Amino acid sequence: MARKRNEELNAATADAIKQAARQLMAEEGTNGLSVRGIAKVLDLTPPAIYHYFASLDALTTALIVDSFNALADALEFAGSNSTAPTAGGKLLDVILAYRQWAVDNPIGFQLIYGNPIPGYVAPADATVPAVVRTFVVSVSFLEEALQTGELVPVEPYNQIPPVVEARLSDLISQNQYPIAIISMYLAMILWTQLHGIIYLEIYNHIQFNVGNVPIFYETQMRNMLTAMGLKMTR
Amino acid sequence: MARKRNEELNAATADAIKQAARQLMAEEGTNGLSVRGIAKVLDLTPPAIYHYFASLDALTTALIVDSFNALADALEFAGSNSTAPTAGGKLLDVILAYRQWAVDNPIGFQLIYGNPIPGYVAPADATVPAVVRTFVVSVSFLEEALQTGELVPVEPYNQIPPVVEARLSDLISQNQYPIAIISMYLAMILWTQLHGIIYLEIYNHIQFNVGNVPIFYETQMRNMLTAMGLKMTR
DNA sequence: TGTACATCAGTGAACGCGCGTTCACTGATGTAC
DNA sequence: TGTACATCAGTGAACGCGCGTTCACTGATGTAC
Repeated sequence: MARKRNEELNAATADAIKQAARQLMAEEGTNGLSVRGIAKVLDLTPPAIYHYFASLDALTTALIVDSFNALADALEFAGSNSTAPTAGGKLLDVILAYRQWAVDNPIGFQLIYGNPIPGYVAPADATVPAVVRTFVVSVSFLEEALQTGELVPVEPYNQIPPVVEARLSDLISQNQYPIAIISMYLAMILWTQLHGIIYLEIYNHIQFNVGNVPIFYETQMRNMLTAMGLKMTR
Repeated sequence: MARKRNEELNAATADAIKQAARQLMAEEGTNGLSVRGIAKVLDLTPPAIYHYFASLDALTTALIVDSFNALADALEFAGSNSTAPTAGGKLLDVILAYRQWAVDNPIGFQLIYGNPIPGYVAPADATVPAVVRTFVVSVSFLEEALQTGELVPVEPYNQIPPVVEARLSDLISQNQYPIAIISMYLAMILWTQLHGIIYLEIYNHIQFNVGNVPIFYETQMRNMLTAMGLKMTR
């Protein structure tokens, strides 16, 4: 019981450390992270941090994993709480939630998708499946739309370049995803387009040029869905 | 004459410093840049660098400006040396050159479009026009295609959201660009889509998923041009 | 209830490091007469 | 052609700084009897 209590306090302190880390990064950028900086924020001595994380790298990894999970959670929440009547509408809500999460958590986004942190290499076996996981929500709505006939892929998006098709086919069979190659392909296209706008927004290059990013974003994503052959209800 | 000689030698050393800087960043990432690191590469003493650049920030700014110019040069070269018979074909060559430059110069790309360097803020008046400049090549080919009738914007890409249209209209009139709003709008869309794939490739998130990035990239850009209403010759 | 003991979160000092930048200087080169 | 001088690229020592990490420790808390 007392032991349990201790574990809870431990976890609370570990959380406080992570939160301080996020705060520091928010203020100073991804590279503003330091053991000593965290200690200062928490009014602790630097070595105290080592009771909770073996090293700065270990803390960084924890932060990255947290970000992946937070993003995936946000997408799943948006999907299951969408009030849209169709799979296509829910997909759009997920897509909008993607950008919203990135804008609300620019540091998290940079940890996942930004510059590699110098001297730090995220373990690929933690990273790759996590990237794939953020696909899954979108892909499954695409698949649903495909099966209900809401999505009927049209030219030129129903033509998959052979090399790409081979790769997607491998991914599907290796992971036994219960989906059509075309769903995977269209999800990949949406995924790249969405990242273009989000990256540019996070790094402040697009606001100046389009005036209103949320509207530009939603418009482009709607347009893309339409061009692919999804019947969108406006 | 001797003075001239000195200036040339001076410029040569400044170039050597920049090249060493690029090399360091290529090896260690954007944050691996340091005065002392450069000095070591060039077998110089750190203070010697200060004969050529007032500070590390000044050097960084020079590197960023160089990158902007190199990218713009590459795009202009691709446009004027394109063997494509139509404006649309030349535009595609420019778009392909964009990615090629980024892949060949990942550090340059990151300097322009990547994480802000901690503690460093690029002077906006150097940065914003430079971003605009990289638009110009693409925009002018779009404009040409529009005027020859090669490009006839179609639904949904001929509908510009009012807020965005207002912003683009402002940009055009403030800078007196001799182009139609729709050209600017379509260029913006291409620009965001292209960056999505390039960012993901530079940061190593897409190779795993699509198998062959160059083919995926060209396909998506062609598809987008087609969807916009450009008659592409395959 | 009261005392002896174990646990362990957090301390304080220290390590070796690389950093940007300054300063007074040296010594080769090229100029002026 | 030969000598005195100015220039200035590059040096070497030093500054104060923040970093990640180690180590032996302390002292409050909670446990066992």
